[in-house]
Amino acid sequence: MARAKDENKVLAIYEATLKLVLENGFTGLKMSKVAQEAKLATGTLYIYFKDKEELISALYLHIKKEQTKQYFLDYNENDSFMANFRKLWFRVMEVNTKSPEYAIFTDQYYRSPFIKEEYRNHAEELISPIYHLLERGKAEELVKNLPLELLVCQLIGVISALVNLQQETKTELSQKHVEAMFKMSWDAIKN
Amino acid sequence: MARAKDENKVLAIYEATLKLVLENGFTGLKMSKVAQEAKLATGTLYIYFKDKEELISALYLHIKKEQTKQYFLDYNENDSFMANFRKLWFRVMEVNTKSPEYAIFTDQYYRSPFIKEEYRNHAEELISPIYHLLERGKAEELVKNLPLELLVCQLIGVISALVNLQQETKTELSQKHVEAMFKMSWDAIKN
DNA sequence: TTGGTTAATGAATAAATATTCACCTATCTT
DNA sequence: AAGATAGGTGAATATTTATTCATTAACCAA
Repeated sequence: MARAKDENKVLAIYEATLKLVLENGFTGLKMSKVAQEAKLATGTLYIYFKDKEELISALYLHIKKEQTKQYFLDYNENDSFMANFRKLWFRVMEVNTKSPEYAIFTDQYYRSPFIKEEYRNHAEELISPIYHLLERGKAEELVKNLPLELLVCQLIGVISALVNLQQETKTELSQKHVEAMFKMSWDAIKN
Repeated sequence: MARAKDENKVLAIYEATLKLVLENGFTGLKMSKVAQEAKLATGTLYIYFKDKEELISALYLHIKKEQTKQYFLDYNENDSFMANFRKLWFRVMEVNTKSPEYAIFTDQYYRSPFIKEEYRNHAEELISPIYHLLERGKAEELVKNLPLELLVCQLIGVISALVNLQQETKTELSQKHVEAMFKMSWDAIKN
């Protein structure tokens, strides 16, 4: 071996890609712009990734891992249902508003020509603790007795709408309003 | 004048574009494919639209109009709050599940390099009756006293999540489940 | 019916952009 | 310290895809 690859470059590429997707979506994503944004030569991208498709798929996995890690950072299944529900709701909200690129990127990935079939259901596995928690809420009769997918739609949908709102208005929700949104979500699914 | 333009061709082009966006997103949208899908020569597209950007923007407007028309088809402001809320919720749900391409297209349009600034807030105007209705609900103290945008997020977010779910699972929600989703939405925003 | 005008076609061209590669440089090994 | 190996560069090339245009066909008006 003569010269090691630089893990920081990979991260810089990821960061640049995300930033650009945030600005112009997948459609506007150009390899040359990614390189420029990451302060690298275009050719360097191809040392780290075979081609555009591979960069995008690798980034998708990277994001999903990162997101999941953050969701469950100090999550403890043994806490009460309500404590866990609160913690997770606020954590998911926080992660998504701090890094809206994550949600924007993955949304577009699912509808791009780049998606690999095997990643389609991948997302659900990652958030399986959320499914478990809701299942438990149902068992404890705290949560409405409805299919998990429907409960998840109710919870996730709102969060992505909030992310869009914050993006558009370029303002952050006050703590009071975040709390109010939490209350609405809870009112929606509670038994 | 010698030969009239064919309004049906415009509609065929719109339909083809939507179908392709549903399948592969904006990223995978090629003019040649649009022509093929619409059973036209590529050049014909350019008789009806100056370029790709104009096609996309025209389609955006077309969709928004169509969507709005359907939302408010037999809407009567004078009915009771609850009657109107129910009617609108089910109507929006119905329109979006019957034509998921609409939501998918507009979502992507907002994040594309094609978006025209003047269209950014356009969507809100179109659904202003929904804002009015929620305002009225607040005034009648039926709905939580929160900023309209937050109430709208709560309602819209869920619907787009449901559309995605139906897309992924390729199944339709039973009437019972749609009713349950309605109940959750109402529980969320009710005072 | 004919001449004029515009729609329709799709192969040819232009433009945009992904990818390569010959050359350069940093770093590791011995 | 020198050679070897792999990373880094960015202009050149290949590829993809939007757009044009010469030609044909349909329609309208007189």
